[in-house]
Amino acid sequence: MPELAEVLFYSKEWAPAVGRLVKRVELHSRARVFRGCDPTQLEEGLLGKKLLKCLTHGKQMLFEFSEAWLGIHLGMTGELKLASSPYDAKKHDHLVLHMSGSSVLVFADPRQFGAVRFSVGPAAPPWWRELPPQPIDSGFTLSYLTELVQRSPKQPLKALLLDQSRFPGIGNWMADEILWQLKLNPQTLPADLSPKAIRSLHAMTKKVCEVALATIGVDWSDPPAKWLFHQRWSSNNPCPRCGTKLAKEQLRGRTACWCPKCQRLPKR
DNA sequence: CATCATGTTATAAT
DNA sequence: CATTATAACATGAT
Repeated sequence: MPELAEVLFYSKEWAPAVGRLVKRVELHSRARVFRGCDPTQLEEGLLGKKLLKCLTHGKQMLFEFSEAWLGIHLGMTGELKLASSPYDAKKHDHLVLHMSGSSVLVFADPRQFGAVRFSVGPAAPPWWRELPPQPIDSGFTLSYLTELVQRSPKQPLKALLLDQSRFPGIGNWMADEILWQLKLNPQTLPADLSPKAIRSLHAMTKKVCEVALATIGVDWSDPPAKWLFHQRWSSNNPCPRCGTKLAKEQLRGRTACWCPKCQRLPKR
């Protein structure tokens, strides 16, 4: 599920426990989600610590504890839940933090493409500090985007949008949404984008992020009714704009969904 | 039983 | 070296 806005929504699930102390750490140490850290160190390092902040950046989440940092990536099927004690861990609950008061913080992920990271110290870990600017950040300027686009002139635009080092937080549905809104074919080559088209890409990337954050990110409510979002997973899927049956095809190993009539390759 | 899934990464091939 | 394709990961839904 999780792209930019879904990640924000899930991160806020744990927010009610800000100010609480970790009383007990429950984890399945052999779960694949712990491949990026030492579960024992995590358990010992979190015990007794106070949750200070819930942060997100793109698809990454970082939970700041007193002198300790818990990073979580939700992968394809991860989610965070807030429960209250007593709580019995479910089958796919890999990390359960029993906090003071009665709040229980749960990280569940059936497919385990998600990952947990942990570090101790006064400063946020390097991987977090080095994340590239998100489309909604001030650093994501038109000139920054122009350079990004020009650096990969021959990579299909859809693939570019999915690159987390350039568009952190954009996932499969958001990339398809941006391209559909712009009436651009997923195979569009960045080299064929005019300066005007790059300006549109800049504005639309920001807009799709902003609207998604204001709907899904706030309360999981639906994005606007005419968005491609509502059609891309349905079986009978007409283009919301022209009614043409949407096309679906693998591009770089992911399903691209687009309208073959509205979304054209720009003339060069 | 077969296919597909809102993600990332290692490895192979070009 | 840069780019692209493929497989792998583990599980549930259709």
